[in-house]
Amino acid sequence: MNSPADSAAVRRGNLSLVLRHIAAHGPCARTEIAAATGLVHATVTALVADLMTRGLVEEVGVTASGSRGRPRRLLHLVAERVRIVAAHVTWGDIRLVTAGVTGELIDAGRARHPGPFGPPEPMADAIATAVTEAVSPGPDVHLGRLVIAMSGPVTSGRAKAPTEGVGWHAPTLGALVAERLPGLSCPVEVVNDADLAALAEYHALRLPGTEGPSTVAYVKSDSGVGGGLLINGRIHQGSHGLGGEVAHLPVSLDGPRCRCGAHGCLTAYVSTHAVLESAGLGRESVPEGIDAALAELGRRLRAGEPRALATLDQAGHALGAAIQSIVGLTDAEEIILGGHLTDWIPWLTPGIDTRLAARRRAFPTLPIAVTPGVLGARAALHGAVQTGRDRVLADPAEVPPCRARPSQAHPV
Amino acid sequence: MNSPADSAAVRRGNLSLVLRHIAAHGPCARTEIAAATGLVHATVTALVADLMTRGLVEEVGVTASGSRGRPRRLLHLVAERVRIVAAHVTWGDIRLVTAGVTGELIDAGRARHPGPFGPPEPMADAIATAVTEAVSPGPDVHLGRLVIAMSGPVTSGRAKAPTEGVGWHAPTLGALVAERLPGLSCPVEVVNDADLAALAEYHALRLPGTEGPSTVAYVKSDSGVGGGLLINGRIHQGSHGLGGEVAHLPVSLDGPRCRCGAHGCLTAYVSTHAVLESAGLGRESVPEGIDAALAELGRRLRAGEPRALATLDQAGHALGAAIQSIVGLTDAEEIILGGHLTDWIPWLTPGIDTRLAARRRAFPTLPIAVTPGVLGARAALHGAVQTGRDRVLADPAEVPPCRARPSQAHPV
DNA sequence: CTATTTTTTTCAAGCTACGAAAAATTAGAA
DNA sequence: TTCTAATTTTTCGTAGCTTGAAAAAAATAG
Repeated sequence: MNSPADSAAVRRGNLSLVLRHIAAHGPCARTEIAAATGLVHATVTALVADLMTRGLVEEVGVTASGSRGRPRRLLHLVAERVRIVAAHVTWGDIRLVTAGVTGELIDAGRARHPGPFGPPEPMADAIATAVTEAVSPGPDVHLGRLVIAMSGPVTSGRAKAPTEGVGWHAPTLGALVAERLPGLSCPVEVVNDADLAALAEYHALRLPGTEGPSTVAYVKSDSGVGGGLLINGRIHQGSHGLGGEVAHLPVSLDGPRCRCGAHGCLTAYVSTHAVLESAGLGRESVPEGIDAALAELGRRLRAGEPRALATLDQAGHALGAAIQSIVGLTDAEEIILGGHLTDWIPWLTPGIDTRLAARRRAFPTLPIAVTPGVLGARAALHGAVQTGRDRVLADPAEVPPCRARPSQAHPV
Repeated sequence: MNSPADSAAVRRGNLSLVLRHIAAHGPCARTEIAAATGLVHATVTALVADLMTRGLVEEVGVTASGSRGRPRRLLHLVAERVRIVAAHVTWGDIRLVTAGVTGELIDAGRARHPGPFGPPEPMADAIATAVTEAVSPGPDVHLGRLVIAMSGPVTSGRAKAPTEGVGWHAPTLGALVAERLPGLSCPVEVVNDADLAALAEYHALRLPGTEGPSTVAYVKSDSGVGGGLLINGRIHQGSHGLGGEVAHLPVSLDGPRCRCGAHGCLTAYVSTHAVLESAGLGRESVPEGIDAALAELGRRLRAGEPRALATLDQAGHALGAAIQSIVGLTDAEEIILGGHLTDWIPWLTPGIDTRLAARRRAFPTLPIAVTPGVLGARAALHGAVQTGRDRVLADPAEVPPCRARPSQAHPV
């Protein structure tokens, strides 16, 4: 609240309010919008007319209402008008998705990049090229947002902070990519992929439009151990963009020494590498690769092989301690597990529950839900699309009016 | 952004913007306000006139500007117009402070209460009586806010959550107190005292009006171990108001068993009781009481007594592990230590630094400041006054116009 | 004493949301 | 079929807000 407000700000806010209601509550009539938002009928009419000139909203027919009176004219969000592009930059390549503003998938693709090390310009080139090829905006298609999800290994686990010599600042990369998209001037945003995954899983686990718990944490282990912290449904970035980073959460004062130099980090217990190694499925034992080793681990767990069971029991205890820290500090109500943790849940649960038992006894009325994620490896891209969508819905006034006349209401 | 906006909302926001600028940047002229806020001269004139009819702002003279041109008419916040009342409910009694909206102290007092257990009504009676006696609002004095800081032991460490049979919901208590203040209808707010202390220390450690780091944590140990988490300068409440609660943060998987049932909680290492016990200064050894034991501990530390030193070294390591959790999870940039921890800092620092060494090596450009608090036991009351002040400054339109004509500008 | 400079105020214009009344459009009743 | 009631949507006049330009106020410099 540090910038002055004027009537234009009021308009922006109310346009967004109406558009978000239409997006969340399916096709609906102007009366319903007025009732739900608290705006007056006349204002809703004006705002809807504005959204229609921008091509964001269309009439799709009328209700066959049983009662008498003028029928309701139903409005819905036009998917094709605004396009969201999401790019997930991982170790090896770039995965692209384009979607409509409703979130529905339009296209998916994959491209190579020059590797996560070295100067940022080649990476920006690669991303911009991939985006330009993927997007062919039609006459009345507006490119609303490009959201880039950065995978872990770029700068020592996080793309967001300029921490080590290797890698680049996310804002810099965003600006470089934006420069390289000549025709399509569209805002570019770079966000950590674990944070985006957290956001996506959080929304995937509840009905759209429903309010979830105010504080939620996400913990995943795949190519690395990472996580995200959501406060009031928003990503908590922290002072340097390292918020929600759980990899080096201390689990035991005298645990094994971690690569980072500390003792007893969570990574040392639940990283894919550590788990496979401890279960006797390290690179030497299973030279076929990680996927083969993971499959073998699954077989052994189901077969009840003692060493595999012991490994996951210990991992469960460590994860439980980390969750205890998270819950104690942030009062999170739900912990979502992602990556390989999803597959291991049956064997992790006993250890987790043991560590949480004390708090559950102390606060019997406050549940702590430990939930498996449902989106798998696609979570980060989902989250990126969702973020782009939220940005467009938050300020519809950014979308210019359509050239072509907006489609007329369907006569009935 | 889920409620409609209209011109009245614009007015409220801009009134607050101007008032907060005047409050933060001393006596200042309309031109400066216009330049700083981005509002236009004409608007600032109108808004200042509005604030003057409400008695919140006065002209205090003109600048003796060296240059030519019409002199600036300086505006300042009127302290006496709005009164803030803060009440700190501790184990034994109620401490009251009344202050002006500038934060300057007007009065302080103390009262008894019926004890933290049992039904909430007697406590509400006691608070309301104390407030009524303390506040004698003059003809043009507006009671802006009553902020009640609840001390730890009320419901198993936190007043904010309905967790155990003993104690009451903070919202309930707030409503009960509000009912019992007949003449003075004023909003009542109940907040955890550790959170308020965190807020107060955070602001005390930097110049007023200055932006601090976005994420800050506060850890204290006096009558209990507690803390608060500030995100973007605001208290993080969490899902159930337990956010920032550090007492049962796990420090070691196989540490001593805590009262809560878990092993290796922070409390077991740094609570006043645990420290005194471990140093051989428990209730049996020093029957004169806690204060005497603490004084003796200080003497032994300065004298280099080995057992005292070992105790605080271990406490430092435990605190370091907790800080490692806090920093890793929230990316806090500053950790403020309060309560007795402030006195023990010289002996805690080695352990803390040992635990933080790994992260400091991993992120050499990201500082982690561990700072002693400066407000001592008064921190919670300070924070309560600050909160009340913030609320009033956030919505000056709540303050009614003055009956009496506002004082005229001082002629020069 | 006049010109200049700087601050503050005044006033018309442009948006915005609101409230009441009118128009549109259907179902049911005569 | 025709009229009436009910419900949704639109139109229109009003009030409040900020803005921008012009006017007024109040000092200094020459």
